[in-house]
Amino acid sequence: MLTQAFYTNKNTIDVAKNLLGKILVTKMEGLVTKARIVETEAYCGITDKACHAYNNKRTKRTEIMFANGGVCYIYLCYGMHYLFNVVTNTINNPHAVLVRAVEPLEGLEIMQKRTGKKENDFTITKGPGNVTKALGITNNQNGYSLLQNTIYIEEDDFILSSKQIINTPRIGVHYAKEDALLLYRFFIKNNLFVSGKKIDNFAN
DNA sequence: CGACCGATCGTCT
DNA sequence: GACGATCGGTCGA
Repeated sequence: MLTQAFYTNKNTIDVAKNLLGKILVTKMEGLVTKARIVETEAYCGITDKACHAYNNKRTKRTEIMFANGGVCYIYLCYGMHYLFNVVTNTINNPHAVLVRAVEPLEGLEIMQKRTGKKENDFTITKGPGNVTKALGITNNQNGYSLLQNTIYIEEDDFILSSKQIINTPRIGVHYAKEDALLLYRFFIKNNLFVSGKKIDNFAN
């Protein structure tokens, strides 16, 4: 299991890159699922126009982002999808990393059942909405510590070289104006579970 | 393959 | 009352 120090790293870009290749584990109602993180996005605090905490915006929803790193921030997007974020940085520095895609490692049948997919193709955990659906994550787990055993992140001997990490602008943040251009999206090159249109994945 | 569109609801103004 | 850090289906080239 990754330790607190991993999450309180003040360089959120590094955390977003370091999360690639790590294993996201959920234990929901006795069901264990594990999946390798293959795509992330960094949301960097009160100066980042794409971040929900931009301009020091503290609301009931964003409050958890102001916590010390190592908890989850989960919210409902477009009224139908839960999106899972790792809160990073230290207290009152509301940074987070969105997990946009994972690759199933364990509990594939459980994921298939949860998502209602008829075939086990790469769409099962492609895209942030599908990630939470497959892993059984809802906003019931909002604020959960990643140092407990319901949701946590671990690592194995998977090695990722910096050459295999691609960066592009973030997806779906057009409203963030110039900050929409920041290269804060990271993914593993050539991984089939990575989300977005193909053209998005050749931007860099 | 790309463009478009509807579904759906908590949160904030 | 408006708006999303989305997804999957459909339509047309």
